[in-house]
This record gives sequence, C-alpha cells and structure tokens, in this order.
Amino acid sequence: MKKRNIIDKLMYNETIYQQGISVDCVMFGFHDRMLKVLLSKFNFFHKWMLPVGFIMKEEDMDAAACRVLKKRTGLDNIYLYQFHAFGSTLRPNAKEHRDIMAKMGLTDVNHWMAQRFVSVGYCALVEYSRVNIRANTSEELRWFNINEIPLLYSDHNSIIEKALATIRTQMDVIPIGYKLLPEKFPLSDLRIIYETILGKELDRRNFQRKILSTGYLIKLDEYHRKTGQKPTVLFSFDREKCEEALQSII
Amino acid sequence: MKKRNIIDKLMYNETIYQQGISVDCVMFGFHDRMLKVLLSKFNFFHKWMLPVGFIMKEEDMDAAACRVLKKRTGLDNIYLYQFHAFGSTLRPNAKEHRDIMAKMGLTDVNHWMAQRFVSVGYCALVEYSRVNIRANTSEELRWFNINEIPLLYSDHNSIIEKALATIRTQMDVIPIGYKLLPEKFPLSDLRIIYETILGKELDRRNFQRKILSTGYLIKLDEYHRKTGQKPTVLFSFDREKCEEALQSII
DNA sequence: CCAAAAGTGTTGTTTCTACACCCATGA
DNA sequence: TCATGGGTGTAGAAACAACACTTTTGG
Repeated sequence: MKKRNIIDKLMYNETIYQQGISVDCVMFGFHDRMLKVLLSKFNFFHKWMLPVGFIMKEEDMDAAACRVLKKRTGLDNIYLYQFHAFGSTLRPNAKEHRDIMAKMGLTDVNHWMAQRFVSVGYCALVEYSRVNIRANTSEELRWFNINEIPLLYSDHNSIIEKALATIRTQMDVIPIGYKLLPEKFPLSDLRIIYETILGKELDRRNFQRKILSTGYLIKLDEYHRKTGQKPTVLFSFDREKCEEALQSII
Repeated sequence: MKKRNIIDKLMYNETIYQQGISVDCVMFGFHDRMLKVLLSKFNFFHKWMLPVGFIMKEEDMDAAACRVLKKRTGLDNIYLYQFHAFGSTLRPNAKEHRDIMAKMGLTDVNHWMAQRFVSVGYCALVEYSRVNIRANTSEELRWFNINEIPLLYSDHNSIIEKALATIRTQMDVIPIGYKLLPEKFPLSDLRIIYETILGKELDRRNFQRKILSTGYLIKLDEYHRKTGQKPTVLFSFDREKCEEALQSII
C-alpha cells in the first residue's frame, strides 16, 4: 500500500472510528500438541504485534473485535470475550508509537492515533484448522507457539500474559478446550492445553477422572492411531452443555 | 450551577478529556450489617446513577477512577480495580442520554458527550466510616443498601450486578472484606458480607473454620458487647498478607 | 524386544457439609 | 427466665493427590 493511500485511510478513519480506544485481540489456537497465538507484523515495522483495530462509531465493541479477527482469518462467529482494559498513559511506549505512526505516514503528533490509547483486550478461542490466514502485502500473519513469543510491540507481551492469567482463573468453571479442539480429539490433547495454560504438568489419571466428571465430554467409539503407541479413544464435547456454560460466563 | 457555567465546563472538558470513554464507579461500603453502594443524583435529572467521570488525556485510567471517587468522598488511595468495559452501542439508552445532556445545556447531538460511550466499570471497596460524602448544589450523594437499589440511569443496575458477579468469583481467592471493614470487627460482620455477595446464608461454624484457615485473620484479645448477646471476639486482618494477596490479583 | 504413551484402580489425606449443645448477656 | 447470637466439636461424604501395573503399537 502506498503512503498516500494510508494517509487517505487515516483521514477516513477519523470519520468512522471512535477515537482513543482500540481492541487488541489475543487469538488462541491448538495444533501439533501446542497452544498457539496469532500475531501480525506490518511490513513497515520491525516488531510483531497482536491483531488490533478500532471501534466504529456505531459498532458494538465485541463486534469490532470480531471484525478485526474475521478480516485476518475469514472466521465468522468467533468465540471471544473481553478480559481487561489497558489504560495506562505509559502505553503504548510513546516513542515507539510515534515511530510506527510516522512510518505509516502520520507525522502529526496531535492526531488522535498518535496519542494515548485505551485498549480493550479480547481473548478468542478458535479451532486451528478452520483458520485461513489472510495476509496481504502490508501485513504478515503467523501462528506462534505460546512459549516462543518474541518481544512484541508495546505492552503486547503482557497483554498475552494477562489473557492467559484470565483463562487460568476460568478453566475450572468453563469447558476451555471446547472451542480450541476439533470435533474429535484424544484426551491427551485437552490435557496438554490445561498443562500449557497452567504452566505445570498434570497427573494423567487424575486429570481424566476430573474432566470426565464435569459431564462436558462424550466418549466416542472411535480410536486415534499414532505410530508406536497404543490407539487412544476419541472424545467430543457435549455441544449443548458447553454452549450453555459459555453463556453463563459472559 | 448555572447553565452557562455548565456549557463552559463542557467546552473545557473537550480539551482536557479523552473522548468517548468514561469510568463508572461501583463503590461498596459496609455499615449497620448492610452492604451499601454509593450513588449520585444530579438535581436536573430524576434518576440516581453511579458516580462517573472522564479520563483526562494525560491520566491513567485507574487514576481517573480514583479522582472521580476522591472528589465525592475525600478519600485518598482508594482500593479499586477495573472489572469490565461496557461497549454496546445500545448503551446508554440514546433517548435518556440525550435527555440528560439537554438538561445540562448540551443540545448539540453531534457533541461527543451526546454520542455513544464505552464505559469502564470500576469496583471500589472502602471503609464506610472514612467516607465523607461531599455533595454539592448540583449533585446529591447517598449510600444505598445493595438490595434496595432503585431503577438507575442507563444500564447502571446491570453494571452493579456485574461488579457483584466479579467479586463473587474472586472472594475465595482474595480477602474480600479487608478493605470494607474497620480495624477491628466481629466475624459475623465478615460473614454478612459474604452472605450478601453470594446471595445465600452460610453456616456460621463452617464459615468461621474456613475463613480462619486462610490465615488472613488475627484473633484479638478484645470483645465486642452488644445488648442481649454473648460478647464476641474481635478480629483484624493481617495487613501484610492481605496487601500481598491484593497485589497478586490486579 | 523395546520405547512410548494409554487404560485402569486403590488408598490415604484433606476438605466440605450438616448438625447439637452449651454459654453470656440485657431486657 | 428468656430470646438472641456466640463459642466449640464431631462424624460422614466428597474431592483430591499420589502412585503401579498392564496393554498396544510400530520400529
């Protein structure tokens, strides 16, 4: 995208977006036994960052977060919820922020986009295989393993940390994993998600007993075969119960 | 305050406040064995509401919430934390909002203050006796028992509900009550706080055992005498442990 | 045959719940 | 002496943590 176009876009933004507030999205996926986060990098800036966006003047904040992620993944009806609003004046780092704005062609430091922001953090849980990454010429998108996140723009590392901390407090109440896993999955995948988020190993047998006692899981009559191992039973989530549980939380 | 002054104030606001975002404060106190919330009523409007305010352009959001409450209570260093950001376009009710704005002298429906808001809800816990209500000619302030809240402006009833729901999820982790109660108090006061927030009665003996096992409480050598009852032991919170616990949450 | 991960069950410990009896006080 | 709420303890149920042995598979 040429600079001229970007400036036009900024001017256009002025008229349709709510000022001084952004949504920052932490989108989680699970693949290859690893919990991942989707990150974005603009070609004119050297750091990776969370996918972010603004709220349109006539748009619900939740809808704005949906739109931001749909644009990047093609996914409709993403399951997401807000977890914290970040309102310190020290964020984003002023110099870094002006830097990125200047590279976008915005040199007016009084423009609201160059000023302080309040960012509302959204946490999204999606099924990895349904995501079609939609990069374009100015933006690169990539999944990062949760424990291999580089140093990000602004306070985005700590926003991810806060998202994880929030999930941690919720995971004994809501069926975390329901939105992350495919239709059929082995229990070990679910356990890995719990272990990753809690940051500690769980006893396989105790985990299984406890998770099954919640009643959210259905044992299938199918098996998953992996080389060099005993075949393992597949499970599904009880959709109805899960949806009900998610409703009650948000 | 005369209308002229209010308009001047609005114009002034324009320059120093961040647009489109407000902080709404749910301040809890405990008195007479009742959990209470501080509400505000402007003399030009017929409904009670939460104390609200804007964020100054160079002010941390948390600091803004502190300022809003300090102005009304004289209290410094109020313990508060953010619990949710409300970003629906349906709030505040457009008609009601324009109505109140008109009564304040703001007739320009395109002014940002007449438009849609994102409100960040803050929950504050204070010791009732330390609060000096600072009403003025245009604003009345009053404590309301939590179960006697009238129909409030906009979605403020549901904001209070959300604040309570948030506390509910935290009260088995943090020493709720620490900021609400005076230096010395009988356990029954603490139990009433728990019962009010949870909306159910708790077994006196089990509650006591559980709450003491957390280690946050110190049994004193003093007694509280009330007419017609056996004197009851007073407790204090272990300040150091409590502060540490509160840090870890926010 | 071996390494890797899965299936299954027991036991002791801790926590939770429900409940009963006695005590000190002011009216 | 009575009504009110406080102090204390126990027993059964439920949840949790730690742990071992056997099974299936592909290489």
